Parts: sequence; structure tokens; C-alpha cells
Amino acid sequence: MNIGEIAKRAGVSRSTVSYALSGKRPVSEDTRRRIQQVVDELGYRPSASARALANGRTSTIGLVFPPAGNHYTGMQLDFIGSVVEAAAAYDYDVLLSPSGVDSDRSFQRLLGERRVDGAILMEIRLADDRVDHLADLGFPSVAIGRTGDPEGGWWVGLDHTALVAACVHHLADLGHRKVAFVNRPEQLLHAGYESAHRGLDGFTKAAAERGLTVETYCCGDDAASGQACLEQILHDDPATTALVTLNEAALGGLYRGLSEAGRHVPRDFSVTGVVAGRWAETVTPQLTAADVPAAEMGRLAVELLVERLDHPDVAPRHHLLVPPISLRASTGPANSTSSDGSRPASGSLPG
Amino acid sequence: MNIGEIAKRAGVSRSTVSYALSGKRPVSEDTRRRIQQVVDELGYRPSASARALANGRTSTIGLVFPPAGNHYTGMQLDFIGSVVEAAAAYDYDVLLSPSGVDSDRSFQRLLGERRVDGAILMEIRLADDRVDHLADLGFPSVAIGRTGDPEGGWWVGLDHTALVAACVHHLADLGHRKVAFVNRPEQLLHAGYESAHRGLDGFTKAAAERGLTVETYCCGDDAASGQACLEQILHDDPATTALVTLNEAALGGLYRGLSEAGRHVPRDFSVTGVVAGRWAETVTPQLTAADVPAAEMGRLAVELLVERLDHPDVAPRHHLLVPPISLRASTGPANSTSSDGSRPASGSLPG
DNA sequence: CAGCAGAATCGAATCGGTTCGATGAAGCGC
DNA sequence: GCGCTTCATCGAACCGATTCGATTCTGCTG
Repeated sequence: MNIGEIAKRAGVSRSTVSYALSGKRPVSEDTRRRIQQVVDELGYRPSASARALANGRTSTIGLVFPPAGNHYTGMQLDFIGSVVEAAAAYDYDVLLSPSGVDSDRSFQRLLGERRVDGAILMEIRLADDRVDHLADLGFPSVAIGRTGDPEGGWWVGLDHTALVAACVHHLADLGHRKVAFVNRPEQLLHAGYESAHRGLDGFTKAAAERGLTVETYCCGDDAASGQACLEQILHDDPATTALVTLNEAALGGLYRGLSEAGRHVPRDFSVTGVVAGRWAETVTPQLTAADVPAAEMGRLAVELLVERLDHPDVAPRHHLLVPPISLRASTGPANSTSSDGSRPASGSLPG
Repeated sequence: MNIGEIAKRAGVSRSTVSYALSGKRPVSEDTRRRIQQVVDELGYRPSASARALANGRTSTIGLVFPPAGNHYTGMQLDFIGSVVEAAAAYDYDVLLSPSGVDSDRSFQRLLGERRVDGAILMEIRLADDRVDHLADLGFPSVAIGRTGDPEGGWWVGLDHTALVAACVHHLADLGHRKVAFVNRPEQLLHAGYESAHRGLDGFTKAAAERGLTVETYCCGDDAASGQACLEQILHDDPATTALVTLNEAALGGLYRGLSEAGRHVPRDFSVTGVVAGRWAETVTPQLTAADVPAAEMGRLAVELLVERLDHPDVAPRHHLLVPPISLRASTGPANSTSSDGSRPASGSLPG
């Protein structure tokens, strides 16, 4: 059922059918109706491949994220979901590409074979050859995250430095003096993942500013690693009374470690960090944290990309988000005795 | 940089370049090398659209799942990840389509515009018009889940009936007499989601078989709903000592509800159900559950689909999985006094 | 009524590949 | 040296749309 078939049945030429459907040239009301009727009867829809070949646009955007390998986090899930939904609203499909680096076969397919009009990149590294490569090519893309040199780029990012610093200040304000930092896995830190680096920076600086005693850890993206990491923390310094984490997937393990060590949260130990809100609420007590607005970020990334696709020469834009810390129930004053089990009030701190 | 450019530079015809690259006809070693060199120099890759138009295959499979709307579960995340990875191994890309029903615009695009060679459907309903429609069309697809009439279809499913029944028997063996069932949201049950229906069936039958007193609940896919649901359970019958759940996203809330009601798991209350293993391990105590092998299911679905694409006339196949219950730490004997806080052994029960 | 503007439609080229049948050259036996 | 096979390559058609320039038809003006 191709356009020629429609044309024949409607008694017009193929080009007239095309114009009738696209509206790019006027067609008499009469023939337009006749064509539409044939189209409806046969349930005709133009072939995406043929259309893409003819006008050079695939109406597809690529979503590039590292291969699962080990584990996906809930945050990534929220990104994917919101990107797909936002893209659908603009009539774009989303093609998934599991690529961590520029040289991946899957990444080459996306670009080299021109399968997509533009791309959204996740899990950005400070030095990211994918971002550099796309920038050199002038290929329309938007990063979810910032490289080390984000100027003049298209991205939507989270200010991990400020967010983690806010967590530290929150803990310091509560009187904590010995605080641990639980980062993403060591391998990701070494690879230069921006959240791991900027988060660590924010932690170190804010802790120094407040004169805290700190230790930093890398932790695998799963519950077992979280539990092991917490044991290590208490082993290294049993007087530690709080931690800040970026590691969503390890959160359950950290909680378990605390519970097995007999430390009650938040009476004996405070936990906070940067985590997608939906996941912060699944643990008990609910996590006081900077909620990653993953859905919003995905939506913003699509909006930027669509704008870039529609107006190829518009100047680069970005969004740097600094969500406030949501006060839930996992942090409390340090040095409180077991008799002082009072809950902090719920609410929201300006970010 | 198209195939004509390569042909010109290598001093051959376009068809020779095509044959040299595809190997579908012999090409002399000499010219093959010359062509390859030009290709490498220019970094040429054939256009996916043109190739798809010419040979009718897009090398893309569609992954159809309901729109996020409210929430994704961890299980879905694992499906998506494993499907993408498995597809990449067979040189297929994955196109995401957020479609719950046959009439969705996104679903129409996938099929009508021939964007994909085949499709994998998630979140199957007992009466699923998407499945029926694709079967009528003879369009290559594989369902992750079974409809009410799975005979002669292509699918990989989980035996929710047996799984939930095994959970019930496990609890009954431990001496529990009053057990609650926490299902997926009511709206999904009404829509006919297979896991919700078959799980409920398995629960009801096994409970009757063992003469248990039961109550069943629907629960929203989030922690707050889980907590509310648990309050309702204890309100309806404070003597309830165990629950079985299919609702992964509510799990954290269920635990919180128990903890706030002062019921210790597993001493006072046992929890079990059907949940992706990775998520069962994030809660404390770790959940004794039938672990959904999401990654394996995604991989199997891709394998079935690829086989179907390669051999269009092969007879329908399927995989019905019945993973064993992993004994972790969330279930224990009923009616134990608070002095009997002994932990059950870890291990695995034959499914 | 010739001439012309404007609207509606058509025909052909194009996008970038694949594939089929034809052609030419080389190698071989007799 | 002729005919035959085999191998390598070429040219053209085709996939199914879009798009540009040309054409036809109508109605209006002078």
C-alpha cells in the first residue's frame, strides 16, 4: 500500500497525494476529500524509511546511555521515561543506544548511518569524547549533565557541587562533626563521571569550610556494596555520625548496615544526599535529600533538542538546576542522647 | 558521502561497492581492498534510511510499554535494559514506544509507518488488543507476558499463579493463618493486567486449599500507597500475620507501615511476594520472594523475536518461567513470641 | 477575443542504497 | 583459433516517498 496505490485509486498523481497529505501546496477541497477517503479506507500511512530518505529527517532522537552491564539506577529509569514521553509529544520516536564512549559500535550506527535527527546523552563525564565529537560535527545533541567545559554547549544539568555542599551544611548545622561521603563506584569516578567528581568537590570544600572531619568512599551500585561500605565507615571511625551519598542504588544497603550496627536513623546517625525523590521515599525513615528532578530534566532536554532541531542556528542554551533539599526524616541533631528521639519537622529548605 | 562518491573515488560502479561491502557477490581481492581503503579514509557508512527502503528491513525492533504517566517499576527498568543489550548483540536497535493500547498514535507509527521489523510488548493484559492485532497482521512480535489465550503465540512469561501460590504455601507451612494479598493498582486489575489477575488467582486458590483466612487489596505503585495499604490491612484484621505482594514499588511503604505499627519483620509479621531480585535485596530485612528474572526474560524475548524474524515460518514458541523462591529474611514462623526472634536459614526453595 | 494571472495538478528528478540481468575479459580444452 | 565456461564488473530498475518546474484549465481584463 504505497502512495502510488492511493494516487491510482483517487485518480490523481502521486505528487498530488503527497501535497494533499502534507498541506505544503494547496489542493482543491474536492480532491483532498477524495484522497483522504481512500487513505482512510485502506488505512494508508507513509513509509518512514522512504520519507526519511526523501527529506533527510527521521523524526527519531537517540537516547545514549551507558550499557547496563552492572546496574541501572532508578534515576536513569526516570530519565528514560520522561524523555520518551516528552519526545512523543513532539512526534519524535526515541532510539536507545547503550554507548559509554564515542567508539561504541552502537554509537557509530546512530550517527554514521544517520538513524536519528539528534541525540540526548546521559551519564556525562568531565572529559567526554562523545560530547566533543558531536560538537565538532555540529550534530544536534543535548547532554544531561555538564562536561568540565560546559560553556557554549547544550545541556541540562544538576549543580552537584552546590547540592552536596548544601547537604554538608545541613549536617553541620545539626551539629555533626564527623561525616562520611559515599560516592558512586570507584571505576566511575576514575572514568571521570561528572556527578561523582563535582559531588566530591562540593563535599570536600563545604566540609573544609565548616571544619568537619571527613572520609570519602566509593561504593558499588547495589545494596550489598552499600552495606559493606557502611561497615567500612564505622570501622574506620566509629564516631562518625552522618553521611552524604550520591549513590541511590546503595541506599538500601547503607540503611541496612546502620541497622545491623545498631545505629538508629536519625537518632544515632543522619543520612542525606542527592537522590531521585521517588526513591528517597521508599526507604524508612524517608530520606532527607536534594531530590533529583529526573522527569523534569528529561523533559527539558527534549525541549532543548527540539528547539535546536527546529532552529539550527540558534545560540546554545542550557539549564542548571539546583533543587532544594526536601526535609524528610533521615537527619537529626548530632550528639543527642537516646532519650532525645524527637523528629525534625518536615518541609523544604531553599536550595 | 554516499555510495556514489565511494564508487567514483575507487573507480568502480556503485553496485560493485555495494557487493564489496555486503559480500553478496564475489569481488576481486584487488578492488575489494581499494574500495575498503576509500571507505576507511572517508569514514563512510551506508544510510540506514536508504538501506531500509531498498531491502525492507530497518534493523530496529520496537519495545512497547505503557506510558509512564504515574510510575515505572524497577522490573520494567530491568526489562528495558536487557532488551536493549540483547538486541545490540544481534545488531538491532531498539525503538521505544509508550503505548498501552492498540489505538495509540505511537503504536500506529511503529506499525503503519514500518519503523520496526518486529516488536516486543510489555505489560500484557489478559485481553490485549495489541497482541490480537499483531497476530492478525502476522506481524513479528513477542510478548513479555501471557494473554488469556496464549496458545499458538510467541511470548515469554512468568507463571504468576504458581509463584504466588508458592508464596502462600510457604507462609502456610510457617503456620500463618491470616494472610493478606497486596496487588497492583485497582485500575490495572480492572484493565486486565495478567500479573494482577493470575497472581490473584493463585493466591485465592492456594489460600482456599490451605484453609487460610485472607483479604485482598489493590495498592498504588508508590511508597505512600503501600504504607496506607498496610494500615488498612491491620485495621481490617489486626490479627493478620503475613502478606504476599506483587507490588514492587509499594514494598518500601509496606515495610514502613509495619514498622510504624510496631510489627517487627519477620518476628511479628512475614512479607513475601514476586519481585525483581535486585530490588528484593534493597529492603531490610531482605525480602524472601520469587525473584523475577527480568534480565533473562528480556534476553529470551529478543532471542525469540530474532528467530522469528530470521525464519518467518517457524512454529510459535514460548518460555514459561517459574523461578524458585529465594529464602531471604522477611518471613518466619507465625505465632512466635517476642522471645523467639530466630532467623530462618537463607537458601533457595525449589519453585 | 487575445492575453494573462492564478489555481490546481502533473511529470520527472531525487534521496541512497540493493539487486537482477547483461557484458566483457580471461582461461581452458580440443 | 573457436567456442565455452567462469569470474568480475557494469548499468539500470526499483524501493516509496518529497519537491521543483512545467502544464493545463479557468476566469478575468482590456
